[in-house]
Amino acid sequence: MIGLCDANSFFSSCERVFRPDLKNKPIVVLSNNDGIVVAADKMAKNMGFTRGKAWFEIEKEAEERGVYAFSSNYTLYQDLSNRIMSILERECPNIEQYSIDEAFIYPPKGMKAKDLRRIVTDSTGIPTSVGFAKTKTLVKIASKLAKKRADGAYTLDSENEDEALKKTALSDVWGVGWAWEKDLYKKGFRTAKDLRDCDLDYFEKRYPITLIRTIYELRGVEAHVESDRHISFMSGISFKDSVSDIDEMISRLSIQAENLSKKLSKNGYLASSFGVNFFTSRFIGEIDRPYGSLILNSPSNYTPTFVEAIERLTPVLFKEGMPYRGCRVFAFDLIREEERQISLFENGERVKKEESMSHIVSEIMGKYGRSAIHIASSKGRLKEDLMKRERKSQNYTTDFNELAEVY
DNA sequence: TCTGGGGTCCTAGGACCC
DNA sequence: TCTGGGGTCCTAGGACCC
Repeated sequence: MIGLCDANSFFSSCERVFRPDLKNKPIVVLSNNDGIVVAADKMAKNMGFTRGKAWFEIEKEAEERGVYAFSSNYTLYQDLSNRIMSILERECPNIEQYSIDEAFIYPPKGMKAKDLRRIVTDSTGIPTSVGFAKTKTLVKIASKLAKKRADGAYTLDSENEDEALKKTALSDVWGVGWAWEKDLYKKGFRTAKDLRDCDLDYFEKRYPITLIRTIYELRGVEAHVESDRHISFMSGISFKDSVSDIDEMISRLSIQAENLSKKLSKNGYLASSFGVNFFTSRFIGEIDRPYGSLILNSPSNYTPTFVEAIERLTPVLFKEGMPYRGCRVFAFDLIREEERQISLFENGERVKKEESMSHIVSEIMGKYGRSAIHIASSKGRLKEDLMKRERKSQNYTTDFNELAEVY
């Protein structure tokens, strides 16, 4: 048996936990730059303010109709996510976090979906749903059905399976997206049950392995490949303004590089290759989105090494005068820090220096905060400084100056 | 549908080899 | 150097997920 615990409208629910006055009010959470709606609670969804809507198009109507909008506050969401995960870990021997608001769980014998759900919801204040079923694909369906039930829990077994799959639209199956749905619809498939009962021989000849695995999973056969290894990391942003100056672009890429370094070292990885990309708006004028990468002399997660790479790559890719609206940096060909081997060409002294420097930098950050020390080319700016977040809520749980107050 | 930011996996097709 | 066949490796890009 596999379980899935996921939070309902997670970001919206996080905002509501600290604002009891919003108990029955519609809430949406906006992306960086207040660009689009990234999360909407049930009420907001029912009013038509769904994920993906451009905020500038709906802002006026949403306000008139009493919708509360928040800029995203990832610090808050991450903290509440950690709380949910630690409760799940306490209750179940084995969990596999899948996203910020979801985890697969391997429940101990005798555990009931609804009991687990009650524990998590009661101790965090975040409403969750819990499903139990035979495979990951099926448990995704179970948790979706759980959301419609008063107890927030649903266990899929051989008795209710046919019925449940018949109720599930193709596009609600995990692994079936927009493109496959369109294709399958033409062939007469409508529900998860149709797909499960397809002619597998025919499908195996015509469709990619990913879809075949989904069909096996619908049949109760575990087919998901397990990998706990990261393959790449990325850090990127869209700007609130446009950038047509190369030095400014290098500076902004450096901010992303700092972010990427943190991500790598937090997870214990070094990048063997490094890439940069920047792009103009897809909606205005000529589109330009150059991409370039290089292999680093030695695997690294050291910001200055990345900045050197940025300084080499950017002049080749950058078209002066283009109104770039965003940029990204990538870390590829990751190796674990423990696996670092001094390469033939590499200077051992340099590696030692990098390591001790990284250590000092993280100590300073630990003591004085994340923004205490920076690479010079970032001009002392943080990622957040490039974003517009007019509607951000407080950091209720992580910043001493912004703690929730109780009267 | 696609005005965010982050990921994973798979495939097609080119380069290059014999 | 464009008249064959077959393999491997790499990369861009598509499809999916949250």
